Amino acid sequence: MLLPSNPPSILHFLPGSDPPYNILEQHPYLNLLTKCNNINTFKQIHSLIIKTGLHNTVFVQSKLIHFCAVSSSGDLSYALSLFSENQNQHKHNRFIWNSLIRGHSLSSSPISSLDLFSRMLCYGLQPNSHTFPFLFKSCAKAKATHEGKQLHAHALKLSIQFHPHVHTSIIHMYASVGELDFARLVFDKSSLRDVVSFTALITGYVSQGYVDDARRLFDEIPTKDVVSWNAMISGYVLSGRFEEAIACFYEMQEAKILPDKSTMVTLLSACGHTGSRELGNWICSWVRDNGFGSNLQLTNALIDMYSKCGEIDTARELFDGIVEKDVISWNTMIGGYSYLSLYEEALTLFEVMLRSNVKPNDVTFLGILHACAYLGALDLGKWVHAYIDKNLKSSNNASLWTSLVDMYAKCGSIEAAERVFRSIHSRNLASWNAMLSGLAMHGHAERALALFSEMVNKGFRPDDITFVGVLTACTQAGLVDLGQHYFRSMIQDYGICPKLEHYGCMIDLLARAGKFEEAEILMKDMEMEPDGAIWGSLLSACKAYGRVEFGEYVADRLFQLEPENAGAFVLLSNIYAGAGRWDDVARIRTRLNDKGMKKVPGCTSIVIDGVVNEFLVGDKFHPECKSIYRMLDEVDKLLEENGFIPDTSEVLYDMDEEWKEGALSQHSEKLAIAFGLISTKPGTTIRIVKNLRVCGNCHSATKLISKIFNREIIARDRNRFHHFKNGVCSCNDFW
DNA sequence: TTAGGGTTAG
Repeated sequence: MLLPSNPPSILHFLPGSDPPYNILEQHPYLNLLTKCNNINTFKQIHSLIIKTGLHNTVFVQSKLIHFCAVSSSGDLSYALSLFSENQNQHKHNRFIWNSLIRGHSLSSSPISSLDLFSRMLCYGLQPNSHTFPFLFKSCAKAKATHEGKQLHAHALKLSIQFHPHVHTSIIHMYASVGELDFARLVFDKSSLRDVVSFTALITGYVSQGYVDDARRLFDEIPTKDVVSWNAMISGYVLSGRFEEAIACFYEMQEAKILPDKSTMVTLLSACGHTGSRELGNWICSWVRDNGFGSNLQLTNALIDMYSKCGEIDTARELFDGIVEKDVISWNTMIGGYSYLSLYEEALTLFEVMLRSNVKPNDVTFLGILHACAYLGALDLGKWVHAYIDKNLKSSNNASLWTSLVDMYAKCGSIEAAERVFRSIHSRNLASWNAMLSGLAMHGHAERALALFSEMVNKGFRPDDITFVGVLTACTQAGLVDLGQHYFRSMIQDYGICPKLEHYGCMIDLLARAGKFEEAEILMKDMEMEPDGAIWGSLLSACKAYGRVEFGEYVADRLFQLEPENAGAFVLLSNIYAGAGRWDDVARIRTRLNDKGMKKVPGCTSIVIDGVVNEFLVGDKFHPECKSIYRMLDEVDKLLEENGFIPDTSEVLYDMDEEWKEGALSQHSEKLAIAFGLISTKPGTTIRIVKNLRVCGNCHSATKLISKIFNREIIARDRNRFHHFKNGVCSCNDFW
């Protein structure tokens, strides 16, 4: 520590008889506090002050307590101990009480400032215009409406409610606890309508979702400053009205108000959501030109903006350039990869994060669990669960536990998902929805519907997402009557307007049951145009029921909507093949070749020892390629010995050499299973994830493989889960 | 001697 070159002479003052403030205030030892940035330096300064005898003055003691209580490099408990050391003197000093109350209002337990306040009153001291703002801030932070109202009454009694700072903090308090009417009343009662009180009220309106009312108030502000503009821009962002946030920023520029760093942070969020790359680039230059190039908050916001705009390399460059990354930098970058579905990159970066000794938090795991769920990386998901149990057990972030439920469900462990779900203390609607759709995905219709009744009985009001889960459950199990019942109930009992997804489930459900006429009637009732998925599910059903003519009609619609959807052409040609119309099969094939279209390649992944292994049809790129194909030969031999007859009805996939799809036996899921068989111990469950629906031939083969090799095989396809065990599949061949 | 409004990642 740098000491003053000429130590001052030792002063002896008797307690309670302070010399004039100006003498003390200018004392060099006391001035050291302005440079003090940690509690240890403070303690050194404190000892120096004791040596000089200065500590006997109430003024100096109050300065010390104030520093400890309020400064970010202070220590509130140390302030309290300094206070109690000399309580008899200190209890009569309002400045000290105000400092302690302020300190508590900044702490993690702001409500404790009210205890100090009542102690202060007990000693006969009255609050002043400095005390009230701290107290109201505490109430605002702690959402203590009742206490806030009592304090409001106290301020009225002392007639200081119209003091500008007190007045604004009352408005802010009411706005923060959601009592907008009171906030408005206080605002209207006063002739003081400055930009600060306007802004406090505007923030209240925004927090309750009334952004248009906030805007009307904003327009009334006679002289707007940068803070009020920022409040309005962030109001639009918080309401998800990103375009308007950007428009508001341009208005601010026209009004010739210079933006600050907060403006840019908020604006970057709007740029990310709207993909406004140009404005984003402009802000990037602004950040550099205004000397904020090394500002962490802005750099993190830039990383977020660039990754949301799809410029992941630029984002990564910025990220790599940060010397001291904080947890938000890591989370933003991981979240960026996750947002762009670059899940493997997200997981790789997460490993680097752990090696860099940065402690992940709940937000980190939201991104990581999402990636695990997508990739089916159960082992990593389990590790995350163990980590959370150990380090974040007390997290009251319901989304975190819900993400775990979702991860387990999507990685095929529906029982583990349910165990986590049952352990959540405060379940929200999203938790119920995650569990419900998990059960539906696994084909556990009865359990899903029982869970639905349970959530309704517990007072949760189902939303549109809940009903997607309920209807999916009915669809996967072919429960036509129940599906229709829930669809009606959604509209009539819960007033939810069916969306495309709900119609999709219902049309799929009806068509799979062969009820084509009812499906058509429902389609005519729709308020919106059916999408490709709906026509696609109808086309699949046409194939299953051999409905050639209707299939042609449906395919026509689908071709108009998605001319590049090669899968639709394949499906139609399979319908022709099923009816023996080989000329039509050839015609479709020519059309496909003329258009030069490529079917989305089937891709299956399997995670072994934390590594994601991906296989395409006839893939020869895997390092273990030779052993995999040896195992595949063995599998095919055993399948044949056990009476397996390949299903050739979907033969088009494999007949056309130009499609380079390889033989049926080399479908990606079989390659992944073969790799699973050679890389895991006998009896271990094999988990695979496929990007498309599992094909009929592979489904039959996998059933038999599960029996021959005595393995449980859990496969996730684009639509649902298949649990293969002992020769049968949990979907009962209905998918 | 202190004080009011906006301001990171999902």
